[in-house]
Amino acid sequence: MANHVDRILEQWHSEKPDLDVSPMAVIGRLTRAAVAVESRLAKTFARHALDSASFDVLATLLRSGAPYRIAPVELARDAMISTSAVAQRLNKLETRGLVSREANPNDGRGTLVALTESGRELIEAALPDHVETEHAIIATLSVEEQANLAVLLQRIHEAACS
Amino acid sequence: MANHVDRILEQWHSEKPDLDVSPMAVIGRLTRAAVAVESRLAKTFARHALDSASFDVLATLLRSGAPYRIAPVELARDAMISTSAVAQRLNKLETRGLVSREANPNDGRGTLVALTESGRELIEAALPDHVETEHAIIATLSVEEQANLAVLLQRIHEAACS
DNA sequence: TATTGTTATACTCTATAACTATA
DNA sequence: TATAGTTATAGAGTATAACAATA
Repeated sequence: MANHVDRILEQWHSEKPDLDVSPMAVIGRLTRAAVAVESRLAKTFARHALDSASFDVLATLLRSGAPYRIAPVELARDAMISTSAVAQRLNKLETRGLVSREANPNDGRGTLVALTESGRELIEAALPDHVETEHAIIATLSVEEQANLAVLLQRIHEAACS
Repeated sequence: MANHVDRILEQWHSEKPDLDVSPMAVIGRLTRAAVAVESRLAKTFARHALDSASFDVLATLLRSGAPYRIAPVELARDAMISTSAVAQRLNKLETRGLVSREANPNDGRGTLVALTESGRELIEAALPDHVETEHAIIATLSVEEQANLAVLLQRIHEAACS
């Protein structure tokens, strides 16, 4: 089965033979692979009544270690979104009792987002399931191929940001 | 400069030493690379008063070749979105005079989306600029590395869909 | 009956602006 | 003055459902 990206390249070759569209072979596959992976991961999140954004907040709190408390501004930097977007994500999680907000003892302006017992249980249950899904996706690659892919993606990332 | 993904892996290692989080090294970088690339491409699209979705529709029409006419249902399959989402994208493009809708002579139920003169000019101008941006991003990789990366991404894509 | 296409509607996610409070 | 955080608001994008028309 010829894949989608190949068909697109063939179309460009007949329509614009002088245009070097070879970058699309990589970037087209990068985009599609990322979409497919996100979609697959979303299914695992949904099994735990989570979406990608909520999982991200809870996982960030969990991996920060005890006492599982982070300032919203940290979460915003981490996820590269506005502090307003963070506040709205937190509202949803707080309504569900998965996180709570406390005053920051070191900064009167600040807040600390805390993982509740219920939030802790949920993310502890979802995490191994998530890792297993990721494992299933990359298991088709050997360890060397995985390392190679990570390096190439890192370089693409840096090139895109420069 | 240690990168973000490495920091996340280190945190997991201290917090959950028994969990094999090695898949995150690949999938984390895949997601972040895709986001960075999309963001970079968006800047080029914006210079031509386009967004990714609009560019996609116009480019699909252009590479289909003369007479530059496609049924909406084809566009939906291509972009993997609902026909309703296509209709709404087309409304925007039609308002701007970049595409027009005609009756499909072969199917009374159907419509053909046609690239207008104005739409043709716009996409012909944006395309080389877009390809140049993609070229700038992947130029850090040798031809062999590009081919290798494409193969690895293809396999990740297939694994994620299975 | 199934397919094509559109609109109305609602939902989600986000950023901007305005505001409060503290550093 | 700058920073932290929240809410109100508006905008973009999407899918679902309802509908009309043709196969």
